[in-house]
Amino acid sequence: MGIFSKTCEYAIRSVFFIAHRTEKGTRVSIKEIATGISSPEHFLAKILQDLSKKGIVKSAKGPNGGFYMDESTLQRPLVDVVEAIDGNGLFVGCGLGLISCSESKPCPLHNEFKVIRENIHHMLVSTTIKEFNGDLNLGITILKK
Amino acid sequence: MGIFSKTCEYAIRSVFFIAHRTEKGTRVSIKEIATGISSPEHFLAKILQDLSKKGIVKSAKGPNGGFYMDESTLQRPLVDVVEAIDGNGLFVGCGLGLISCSESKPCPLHNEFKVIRENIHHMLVSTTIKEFNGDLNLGITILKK
DNA sequence: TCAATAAAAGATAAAAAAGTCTTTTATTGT
DNA sequence: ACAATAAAAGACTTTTTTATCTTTTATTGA
Repeated sequence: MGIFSKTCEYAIRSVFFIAHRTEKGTRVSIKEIATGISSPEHFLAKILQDLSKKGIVKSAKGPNGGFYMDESTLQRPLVDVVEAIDGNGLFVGCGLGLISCSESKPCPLHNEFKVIRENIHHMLVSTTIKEFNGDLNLGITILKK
Repeated sequence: MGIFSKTCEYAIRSVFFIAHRTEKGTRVSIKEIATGISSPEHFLAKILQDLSKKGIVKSAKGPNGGFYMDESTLQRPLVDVVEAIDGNGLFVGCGLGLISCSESKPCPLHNEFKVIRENIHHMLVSTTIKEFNGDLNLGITILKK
């Protein structure tokens, strides 16, 4: 596996997709998103339900409904998406899975992991969801396959 | 989850444990290792079989048997253990799971991930298995719970 | 009010990861 | 040769993750 769970990968990609479309002023259906990010439609539906409950995305039922975001969520850091799905296990806790690992009783890789965790965390905290819209618009970056 | 799979966490901890004991000149049984690193014994047995087949650790059956390492494996980088269990998904491939993500067709987080992946890779490549023995001997670092 | 639309919710199913238990094989010292 | 030891191998079970399919609820516009 990569750094995130598959579920989280879909979540991030869908959030980028929704953000991108929101800036263009349109709502998007699950079907459109699933196609746009190459994800299984029904599985994505579950993920979006979850993100919606947690306030990361907004949704509206019925005709002209779909998913969208408001300006304040567009400005939220990426870490909010990751934490909503994968939790904080990537930044918190021992890299070797030891419960009692701490500064005073560290695992052998404690200091090495600290650096890496901080890197990941910093990256996710210092990037906003919306800041990737520009390159998506220009077709410089992709979300599919 | 953390950065590694649970299997990989056990693998790294067991390798540290075996390395530590090897330097003291003794072989260790699965039972001892499992106790020493707080892992399920039979599950660990499977992992060690795997590591043994891949040449990360050595093993001997029968009385006075057990697991141990030779000097050349003690000097191998940590990345060998990680790759043997979790593969190279952590350093190679797209952080958002996109197959066609590349320098020319990057995912939105391509550059951000590149830095992180390089950090992780560098950390694992530049550390040897044996270099953690000192602190383990001194009781400064732990492998249990 | 009604038909169409789209998300929410629920119920399974399949695959992968994690964990357990039993049997077999190799080695050793007596 | 044999009993004891310890890893190797094999067969399962459980849990978690990933994925699919169906039904329900809310909303809209005609």
